[in-house]
Amino acid sequence: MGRSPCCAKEGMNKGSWTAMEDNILSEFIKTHGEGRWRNLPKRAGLKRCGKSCRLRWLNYLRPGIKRGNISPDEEELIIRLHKLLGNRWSLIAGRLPGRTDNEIKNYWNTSLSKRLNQHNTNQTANHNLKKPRNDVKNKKKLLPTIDDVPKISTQTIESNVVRTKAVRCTKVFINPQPQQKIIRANKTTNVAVDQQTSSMDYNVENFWVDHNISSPRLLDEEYKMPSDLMMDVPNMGVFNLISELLKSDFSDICELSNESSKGASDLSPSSPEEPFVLSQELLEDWLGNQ
DNA sequence: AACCCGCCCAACCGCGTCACG
DNA sequence: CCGTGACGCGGTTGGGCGGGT
Repeated sequence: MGRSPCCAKEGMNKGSWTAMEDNILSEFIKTHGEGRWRNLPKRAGLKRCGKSCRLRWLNYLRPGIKRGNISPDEEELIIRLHKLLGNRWSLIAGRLPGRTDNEIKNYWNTSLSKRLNQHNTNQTANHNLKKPRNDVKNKKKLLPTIDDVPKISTQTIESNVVRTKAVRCTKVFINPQPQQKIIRANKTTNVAVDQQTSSMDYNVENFWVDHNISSPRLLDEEYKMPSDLMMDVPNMGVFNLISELLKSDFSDICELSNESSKGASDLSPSSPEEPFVLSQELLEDWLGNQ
């Protein structure tokens, strides 16, 4: 049989959190920091399992959480990232500051998937209708509509989604030669913190320059050295590269020119209607040059 | 006013993976 | 190398709420 459930202990509270519990948890984490979730309830005096505490903190109490009102920009980004990554909610959430994987998952399941399904159904129903002329005048819209959403079908997802592997990395890189300050995100909280850069950071910057990609505004600890990752995980180079791209600002990627970066430009649809896909050529190129 | 129904989203659960002894 | 504990992720559940009848 599998692992015994961590919350099987009798006397544990379940269900919705009370304001009192929220307060206790917040204060405790403010004082002692995140982590050691298993022991946290005991130490904080909460009748909750550690898992529940962690979830409550990450999805609700953590500072900087944005709630509700998914903007059209965020929505479009979610759709594009989902098309690329599939149900990798944590990765998608990582590209949306202040949003949690749970919120994005819920939003997708309750809102977007339905709308997209409906849209696809309509597309099928209108299959034989003449498409309206692509009027240049009407190309620029203030807000994206459902017609701007890339068409998603099971087939395209199956064929193009890259299943990256989210990995934990607790190793701390020593900083031998402090150079300049950059803003870097805390791995778990996404809160930007000032840190001294190292020669590794310099290499990372070179990586972005070499690939003609604007460097990410926020770099997670676990991704600050792409080449290290590729060495650590043989045959995972392409997945890590995609992860790197996802760490960068999406708008930057979309601004890449065709001439300057053929590979990266394949990631960037020239229009909202164009599916966000990795071309076979690009994948083969990456796989062949890992 | 009472009931029903559907939706939303916080929370739960199981499992895969990693770190460490 | 192996076992175990802990963490993190993604799928699922169910309570609360609002709208309709």
